[in-house]
Amino acid sequence: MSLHSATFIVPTSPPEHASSRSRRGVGARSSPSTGGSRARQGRAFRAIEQDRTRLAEEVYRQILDAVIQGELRPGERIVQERIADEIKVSRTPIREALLDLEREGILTRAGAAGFMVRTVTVREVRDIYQTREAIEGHATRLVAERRDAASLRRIEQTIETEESMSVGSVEEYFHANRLIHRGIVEETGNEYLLRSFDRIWNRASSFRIFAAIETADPGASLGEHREIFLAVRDEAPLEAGEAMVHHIRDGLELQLGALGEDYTAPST
Amino acid sequence: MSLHSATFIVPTSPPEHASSRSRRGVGARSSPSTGGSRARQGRAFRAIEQDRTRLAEEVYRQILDAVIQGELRPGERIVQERIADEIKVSRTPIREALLDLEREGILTRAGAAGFMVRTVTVREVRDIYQTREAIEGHATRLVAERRDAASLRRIEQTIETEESMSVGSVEEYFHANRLIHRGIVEETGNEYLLRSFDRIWNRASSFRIFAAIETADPGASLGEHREIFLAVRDEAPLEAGEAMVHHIRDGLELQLGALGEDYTAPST
DNA sequence: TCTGTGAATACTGTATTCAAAATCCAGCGT
DNA sequence: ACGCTGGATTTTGAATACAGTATTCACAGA
Repeated sequence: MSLHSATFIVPTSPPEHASSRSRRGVGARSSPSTGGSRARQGRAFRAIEQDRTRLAEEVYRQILDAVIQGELRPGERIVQERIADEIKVSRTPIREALLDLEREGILTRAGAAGFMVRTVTVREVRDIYQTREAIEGHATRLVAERRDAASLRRIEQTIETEESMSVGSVEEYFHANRLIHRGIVEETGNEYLLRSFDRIWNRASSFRIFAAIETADPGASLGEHREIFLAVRDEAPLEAGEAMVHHIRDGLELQLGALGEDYTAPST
Repeated sequence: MSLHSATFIVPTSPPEHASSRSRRGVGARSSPSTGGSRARQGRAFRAIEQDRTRLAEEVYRQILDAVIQGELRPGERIVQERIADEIKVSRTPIREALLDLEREGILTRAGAAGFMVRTVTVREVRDIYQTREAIEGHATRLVAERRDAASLRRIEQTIETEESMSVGSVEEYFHANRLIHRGIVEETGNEYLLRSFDRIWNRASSFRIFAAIETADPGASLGEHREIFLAVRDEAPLEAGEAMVHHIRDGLELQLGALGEDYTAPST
């Protein structure tokens, strides 16, 4: 197990569940019993919003990063006390984070042998891509249904920016890819879709299924993003959704090809 | 707060996340270091699969039930120690369950005031329905793409059984409705889609947005299920998906109409 | 009578301790 | 020499203890 605390500082690349809370308060809030609606001071001071960093949340991100970075490999045992020693906190927040990761499907509980990083089967890869089809396909359709000028502008902007930046490593390419896809889902203004998106992508990342694709030409699907954008702008909503679905199916083909036979059943 | 332990015994009606684990092992398993593949005894005894009932899991279900049943009302404060006293366990598993429920979006953390049941805005209702469109619409399409004879039979069977049973209360109707919709998602054989389905429905149930619909005629959408089934069997996959999407959109209309003005912003 | 201040209180988050279960290893028997 | 049995060890799950912070209530002053 290689958890040099150094590598643990890196923040998780794209955002996930926690960030969505501070992003856009979802409206509710509703301070419980304090009738805090009294306008205290004009608007000079905003609430501090300290974010109350829970230790477990930090641990969660560190472990997730370690998995995504491949420092914790699939099948590897994870012992609470071991990590607690390294990070110098008690087992309580560690345990909390591990349970969260299990619920998120990243880890699996192996009885008294502790937790371990889950392995993934080809079938699951297919399932993940199908779920992406559902979420991102429908999101695309919804955006196309609204066809809001500002939304379109932002999406186009993201595509241009990210694609021009993705000339570097494969990792950079996938990061850019994620941002492009996420941008579309964001434009639905639907928190639930966005969280589903983040969940499935985090999972995919943690399985490192992208790592296998190195061989294939990353630039292949570059043009397709632009096509999707045009469909959203000009075609019927259903067509736009279909463009996204097919784009994702292309990705799955690429993926399965790259995984090849050596991934057929990694753990059986 | 009304947590008579009596009401706490009732098991959560339809299954959720935990059950899916035992449902179908997802393949992996991969006993870590024990080369446990040795066939110990022919097949006379199956593993006990004790399920290792974690206390927190039980608490999770009890609280979720209490929320769904409306015994814990939105905005109500939930204090760890209070519940710990009632159920006679320490705060540790309680806390764990509450955090899970927060992650699931059912509860919200209110700083030092404890946790509370989240309230929901109309906008969120719309978001939930849109997510259902994505998941269930695509699931329907996938099933139609495969068009497996056995699948079709099971789906038809479920529709008939449940619709004939849903003559009773509104609650029964919604339960039957859930089972019908879930049945379709199950037929995709995709764990991820199924979990997304359960997550969103649990959430919807916990918000009790269905409770508002009492006035409307529940039987209205009965026929539509059959239509969807026929579309899956006979039409193009895309059409089938569309049938489901429109069915859900009808439901949203019904819902919004039922919620009416009294729900515009329940917590502001 | 109402507003503002301060102390008691209540609640959470984290650490520590305790108990049970499963694993792992060594020794015994065949 | 090899497989099985039994116990020590590891590791988790739950309970308890502790510390910090926000809330709530009471009281003083206007």
